[in-house]
Amino acid sequence: MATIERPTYHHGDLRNALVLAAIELVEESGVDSFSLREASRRVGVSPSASYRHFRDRFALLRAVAEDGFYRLSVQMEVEAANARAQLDGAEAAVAAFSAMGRGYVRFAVHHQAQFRVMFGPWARDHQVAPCGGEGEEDACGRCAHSALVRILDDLVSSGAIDPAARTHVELVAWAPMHGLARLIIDGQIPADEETLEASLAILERPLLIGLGVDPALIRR
Amino acid sequence: MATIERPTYHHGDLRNALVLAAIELVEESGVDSFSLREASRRVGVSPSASYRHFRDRFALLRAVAEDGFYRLSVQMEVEAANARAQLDGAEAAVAAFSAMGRGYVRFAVHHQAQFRVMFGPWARDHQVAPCGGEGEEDACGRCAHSALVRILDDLVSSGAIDPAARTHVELVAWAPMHGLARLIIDGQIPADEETLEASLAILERPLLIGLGVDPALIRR
DNA sequence: AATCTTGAGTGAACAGTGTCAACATAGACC
DNA sequence: GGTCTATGTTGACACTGTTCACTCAAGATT
Repeated sequence: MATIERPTYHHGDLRNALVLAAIELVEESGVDSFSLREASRRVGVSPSASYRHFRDRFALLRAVAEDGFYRLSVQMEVEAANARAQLDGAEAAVAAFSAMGRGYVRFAVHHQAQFRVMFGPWARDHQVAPCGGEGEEDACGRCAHSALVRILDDLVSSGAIDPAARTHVELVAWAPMHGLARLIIDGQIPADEETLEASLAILERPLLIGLGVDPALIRR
Repeated sequence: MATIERPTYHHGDLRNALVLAAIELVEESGVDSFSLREASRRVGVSPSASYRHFRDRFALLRAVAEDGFYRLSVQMEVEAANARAQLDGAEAAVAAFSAMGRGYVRFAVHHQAQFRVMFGPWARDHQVAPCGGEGEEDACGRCAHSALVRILDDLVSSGAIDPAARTHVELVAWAPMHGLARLIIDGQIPADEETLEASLAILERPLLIGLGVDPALIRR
């Protein structure tokens, strides 16, 4: 007899169930108090069953991170596509770029715990960068980094920024947004929507100007 | 007889010893695997002795964080002062501003674990911001935030930036540097000195330009 | 000098954790 | 049918944070 009643002896989809439970748990009470036993319990399975699917608890967290990167890339692309609509050329590229940044931070704020897991001390592999798309490893799918690259290339090809700045722009775009995101989720900056949008607005313009974008191309 | 030989029954300076041991431990094997027992063991004292000085293990980590903020503010002020030397007016203010950013990131990279503790989910109190200086609470001494404020005010009063931008500049300065720091210590960007300095160089100029600083005032 | 008080450290105990080895089950395949 | 194998379960180990009742050393009071 199982510790917790379940129609069948085998769960059927334990791996996924564990990942979802882990996301829930982590979102409820933080990464630090996350326990593999609690996740197993929630799924209705013995602790050691999880070891059939994950080498150790970090492997489970890595799966949570991977899921997060996927969702992040989706959110960014959606926001970018919306912003680009009904605009074209350099103006569209700039709008998409800004929107992607906002999407990044919004994702972090709305999925604080998962975002923290994504950049935690586990993983250290196949994160944002190395996902080249050649179908290697766990295949993080449409990966966040490739989304970024696409939009940055657009920025250059549409003439919004000088091609010479292309090398720098990645860092100049990423660091501030990542910083804002972390400052918010770590409690240094209030996490309410109002402050969030205000902060994004403050950050956006100087960055674009600093990258050499013509002020006339910046909407609103 | 004590578990570990010690000349006197009473330690004499247990609180400080624990903080130092905690910093060491955290720097050696990460915040996550940090254990109060191990810290006590290293100091040569029974686990429960630590509870005379810290309510729980988070209180100890909070002390580690506080120590970190103090060291951070020192490092920033030193770098700023060096940069300011032999310059004056707006040029000096800009140089000090840049140097402070570099000091921030360098501190993070050179004290990765402690930096992580400083922005961890504990504390949530008397961190960078609320240290107004009215001698309240644990008195984080010359605090990092006040150092920032001083240098930013200088930026305005020396005429390097428009006073109207003063509201924004705090975030525009902090977020990118904090972001760069986290990206490095979280393994997204290589942590070697070379990449570090290159990244700082890339980030600096666009930020200053974006803030409206006259390019002529930017050294190097 | 003898006593009381009090801050500081001890040891054993509790529940909870990650992890592993040995065993059990049920569905797939011959 | 019978066997194989992936997927579960039990029970154990060493470790953790935390609490409790206790001992120890030294200063203050009488």
